[in-house]
Amino acid sequence: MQSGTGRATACSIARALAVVGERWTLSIVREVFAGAHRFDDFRKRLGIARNILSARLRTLVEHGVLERRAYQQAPPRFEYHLTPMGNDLYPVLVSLMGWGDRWLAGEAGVPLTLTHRPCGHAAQPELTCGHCGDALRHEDVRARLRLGAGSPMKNPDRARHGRGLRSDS
Amino acid sequence: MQSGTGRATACSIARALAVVGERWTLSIVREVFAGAHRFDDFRKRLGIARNILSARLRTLVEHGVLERRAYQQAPPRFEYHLTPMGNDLYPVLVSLMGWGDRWLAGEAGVPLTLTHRPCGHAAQPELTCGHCGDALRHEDVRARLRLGAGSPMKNPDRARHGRGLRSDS
DNA sequence: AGTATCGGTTTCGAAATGAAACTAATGGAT
DNA sequence: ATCCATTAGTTTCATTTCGAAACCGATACT
Repeated sequence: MQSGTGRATACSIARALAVVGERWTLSIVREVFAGAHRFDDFRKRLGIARNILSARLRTLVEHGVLERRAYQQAPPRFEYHLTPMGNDLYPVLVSLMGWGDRWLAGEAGVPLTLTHRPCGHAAQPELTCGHCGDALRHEDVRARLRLGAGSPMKNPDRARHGRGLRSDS
Repeated sequence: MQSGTGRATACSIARALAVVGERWTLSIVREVFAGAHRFDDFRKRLGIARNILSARLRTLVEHGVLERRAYQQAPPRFEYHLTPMGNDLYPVLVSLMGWGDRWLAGEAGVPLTLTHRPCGHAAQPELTCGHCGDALRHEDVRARLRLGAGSPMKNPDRARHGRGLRSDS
């Protein structure tokens, strides 16, 4: 079973999407964060078809995002848990949730509120620069290709000047 | 053309994925951030089929993520630009890129380096609590359903205790 | 007149998805 | 002992989506 296009890409976003970009994948991971661990948990919460769920769980395990763990022997039954790799998807999910909150919230408002326990306040999740701590905005960021990074590009157009996610030569 | 399952969901992540969760959608948005604006830009950079690209651009415009803007009259030609809603996807893309960098980088290493111009340093993008500024980690966050938020749930199982993305009652 | 560019649409075979039925191992109730 | 329920799938088959290639329409270039 292959994910995405199967092509090697120089872009980490494309590579990430090859692993978690399929129809149900991020929703499944979301449910694991939310406490779902068993086949039927996912099925009931998401309304996903059994065969598709089965396939997605398998690829998530293959890719190392989830771990399949037996919780009883007779009959053999399994739970799915986040690996460190899977746990590290938290910022992606939170960012996505924030975006959905800001732009797609229904009349009833934001369904989920996050409380940051160490400081005790409602967390407005924010993407910041790890160095100065300020918010990381597209306009303030210059992206450049690492020299000799990735596979040789098919489209030389790709290496151009700019900012944000655009790659400077 | 419908996106996702079409079901109303209480989860902002699911709603976000209904808009940007299809196979090519985030890759297209990524390319807009990277400086691609025209049909053939996307096609050449992504290697996506014309009909699919056409459909994705249409739904992105319909959902308000991209704006279709004529750049000449004869013959009529169009460019696609980020709306504020689209621009606000930046943290999602950066988070995804970070994850891809950390877990899927090839031998050649991380292809793209981000420089935060205000502080002049390489940005390690980080998700933080907007209140205290500390890193926002799953273990430190308690999620709770807003009272009366969202549509009535089909699965009462969904309202349970826990932390992270799990919804406390 | 012929070719190239740009932004698509149409057509059609291939692949992915989804609903439903079925399997397999076990426990509990009658 | 038989029947039903639970859990975690697999199999089958119809529907939907995707993708490659051909085509279209307006314009410019040679």
